[in-house]
Amino acid sequence: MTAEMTTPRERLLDAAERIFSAKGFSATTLRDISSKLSLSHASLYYHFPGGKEELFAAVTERNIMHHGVGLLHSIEAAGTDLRGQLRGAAAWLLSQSPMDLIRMAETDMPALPEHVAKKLMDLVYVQMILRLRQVFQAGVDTGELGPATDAGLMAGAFLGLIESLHSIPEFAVRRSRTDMAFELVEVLLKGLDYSKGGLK
Amino acid sequence: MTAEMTTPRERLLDAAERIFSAKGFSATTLRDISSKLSLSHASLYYHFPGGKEELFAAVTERNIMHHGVGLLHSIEAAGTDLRGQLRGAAAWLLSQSPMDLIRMAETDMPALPEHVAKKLMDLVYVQMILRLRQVFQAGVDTGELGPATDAGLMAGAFLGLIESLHSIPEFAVRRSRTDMAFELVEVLLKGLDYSKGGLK
DNA sequence: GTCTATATAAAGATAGAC
DNA sequence: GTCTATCTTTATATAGAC
Repeated sequence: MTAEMTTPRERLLDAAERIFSAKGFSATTLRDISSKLSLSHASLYYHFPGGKEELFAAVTERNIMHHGVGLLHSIEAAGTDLRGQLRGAAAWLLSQSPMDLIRMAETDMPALPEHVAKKLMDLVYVQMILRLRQVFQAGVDTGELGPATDAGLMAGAFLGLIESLHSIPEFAVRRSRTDMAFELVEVLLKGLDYSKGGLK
Repeated sequence: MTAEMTTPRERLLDAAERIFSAKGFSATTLRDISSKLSLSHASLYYHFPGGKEELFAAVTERNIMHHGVGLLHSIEAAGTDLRGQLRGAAAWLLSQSPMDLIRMAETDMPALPEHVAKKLMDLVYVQMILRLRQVFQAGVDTGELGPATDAGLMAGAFLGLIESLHSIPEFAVRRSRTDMAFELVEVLLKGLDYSKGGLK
């Protein structure tokens, strides 16, 4: 059996993902992508007859799935320990290139046909938000977290926190991002309040 | 004395800000903006001879200053109470249209000349990051927050949290965003850990 | 599968009339 | 100040050769 490392399609998706991630949908041109592969831009239409939109949708769907699967594995690898699960999830997200979910939702999606945008945002919800929500909800169920905890809110907040770490400019990074993420996990769990009760 | 409410330049900036905020720099066209004012796109060059770049830079600078000044006022209005300051800052940021700082930094800025991008990002740092950092640092200095608190990290994290609230789709908003922001302020201060010490 | 060539559309920008 | 007209560039997309 021939065991190929990567298909041409995947190499194309890899290159496209890097550029779409960096510049977003509308600022990226097909020539940006094809030139990285030493191809003419017209050749991209052989692989993705639907052009830029189809390519972006394929890239984004694969990226979301990749993040979701990795999130699931990193959470499962931590067993049932809440802190470990959150640390694992944070470390995984930071090990990947930034998704910029806000730009994706607010800026890129409106440029796509509505049913495509809906499908992709639903995928983000299932693969990322729901999985993190389950982590927080499990914490509530076991009594580790307060019963009033809004697990859905915390899932979104967690993603927002990690994304903000991703966007810290390289020159301003004194500690590793993972280090900072772990500190933020501690803040979420224990709070900043040093005296634990000093604030009413 | 003639006391005009708004200058033509400001009306132009208002319209441009709405569209740039929604679609980002590269997806916005001058015709998008001029049509909202029932102008021809060529007329914009009378007010901003530098074209799209100059207009975007002016819009963004004004927007950052507006956010910074409002942030300062909302913090000062809360007196010396840390919780009140954070709540005030959060409520102010949520009362304004989203800035999408990550997209601004990662996607819009690279499309501008470097010195313009640097000036704008420096302005974000001074007007927004530093002001929030001072709030957290004051909490450390008074002993309200733990001495190991990284005030700079928390400033960025706070902005990330509020921005993530801004991007919750309207149909998914059950409680008000301000309500959720106040809950996140409580989490930052006190943590999610219900038993306060149950997690090692 | 990839190329060259080309069609088509859209956007930034300028010139000059009013 | 705003217009119409036009220039130039750039991008998506298609056609057809190899």
